[in-house]
Amino acid sequence: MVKGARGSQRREEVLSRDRIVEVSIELLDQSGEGGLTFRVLSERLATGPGAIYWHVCNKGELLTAACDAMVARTMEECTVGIAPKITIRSLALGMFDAIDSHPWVGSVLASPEGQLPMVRILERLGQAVRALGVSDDAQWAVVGALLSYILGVGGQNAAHGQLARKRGLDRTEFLETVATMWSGLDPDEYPFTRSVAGRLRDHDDRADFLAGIDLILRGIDSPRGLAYP
Amino acid sequence: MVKGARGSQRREEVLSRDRIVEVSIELLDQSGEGGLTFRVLSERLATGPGAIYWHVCNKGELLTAACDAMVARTMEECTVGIAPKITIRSLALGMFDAIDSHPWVGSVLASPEGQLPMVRILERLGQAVRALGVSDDAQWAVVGALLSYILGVGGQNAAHGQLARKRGLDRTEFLETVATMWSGLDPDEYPFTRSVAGRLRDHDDRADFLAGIDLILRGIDSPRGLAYP
DNA sequence: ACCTGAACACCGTTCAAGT
DNA sequence: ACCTGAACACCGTTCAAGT
Repeated sequence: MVKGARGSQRREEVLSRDRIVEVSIELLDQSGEGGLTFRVLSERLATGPGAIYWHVCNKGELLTAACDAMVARTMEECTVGIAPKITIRSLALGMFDAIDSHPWVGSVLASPEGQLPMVRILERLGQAVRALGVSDDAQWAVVGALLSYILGVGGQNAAHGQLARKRGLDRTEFLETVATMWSGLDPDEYPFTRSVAGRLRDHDDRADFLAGIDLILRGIDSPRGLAYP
Repeated sequence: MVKGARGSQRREEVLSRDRIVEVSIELLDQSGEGGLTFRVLSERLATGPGAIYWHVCNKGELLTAACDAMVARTMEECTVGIAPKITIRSLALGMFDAIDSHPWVGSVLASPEGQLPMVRILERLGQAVRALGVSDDAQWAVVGALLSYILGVGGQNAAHGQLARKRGLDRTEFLETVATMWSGLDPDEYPFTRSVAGRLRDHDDRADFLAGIDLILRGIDSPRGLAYP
């Protein structure tokens, strides 16, 4: 009897919701959204599919919980600096990177299931914007703009990354491919896309993203509607 | 023999890729992303699943084609007005409404498969921004900001709509529900979210969206870095 | 060239039965 | 209370066979 040996056959830990979510995240990270399956999940947990349903209602709840855990972790890691602007930049970049390395987080956040984890981001962002001295009336608009910008650009960037990975290319190789494809489009129908193909080749997603955040932040500073009514 | 009668049993039209995409769009609109199935699709087309695979490689291609058709239609409908700004607003609002009434378009655009239909939007937006007289250097950044904003807010809005529908509520009822949930959050942990709960109740997604677009457009006008270096 | 439809490997979910 | 694992209804995809 080798019971107690570090075998993966017999579960030593008792099954718990947290443990299930933890392994779910591992699976999602390893093999994407298609990689999370009740069958391989229960295999890794050395149990049957039914056991998971004792702790979790359905797959949607599992995805939401995984996303929520990921977001909570990211929010924590983005230490609340002294200057609110630094906090905002850190939060934005933190989410950008989180979505980049865990693309499934982006999809869940964009889906109806993602509304709960979203509140975490809303809150942290909101506190920082408020600390910035933005008027009560403008806070909602500013936070909304930041949130949609972060999720929009983050998601788009992650989509690029996934496509690149699927074709076995790294970032620069992939941008190169897309750029040449754009250059090959019909000059009459796609003049603009052709003209920016070169710019695509040597741009930096992360830097562009931060530039956008700074643009929004700079917009907060300016005496709105005074200089340009 | 009732052959030729308007029965749905025997197909009269010959099967074609366009016809398949057309029916796919109907299914997606009727019952969401889960509603598109090779089984019900082949049923509606009065054929077998294998027949569809003659015209289409896989489900991903089907989704891309459906999304592309939808985007192309939207781009056409947003008539190119005389003033570029009017065109931009019309394009933005057109995509917002398209994603709102066809949420699956948003998901496909946000996924790796959506990169092809995306070029259509990029091009139209780009031509308008160029017509606005934006310098070559700034065009890429401006179009990128507009694109991510449109997709970000549009997707978020569609997610809200889907959640509302799933709970059998209309827009105002749903916002009411979310607002009261936000009000019930822990005052210590969620001060900001609680404080904006009221604002959520009586806000207008479409108006807020347009306001954001106008903000970006106004930003183009201002002599950048001159008044506020 | 185009279509048919049975078959395959898989999926989320359920549930009687065990401890 | 918590777990087991067979069973159910479904899914995307394939493919020999027909016309």
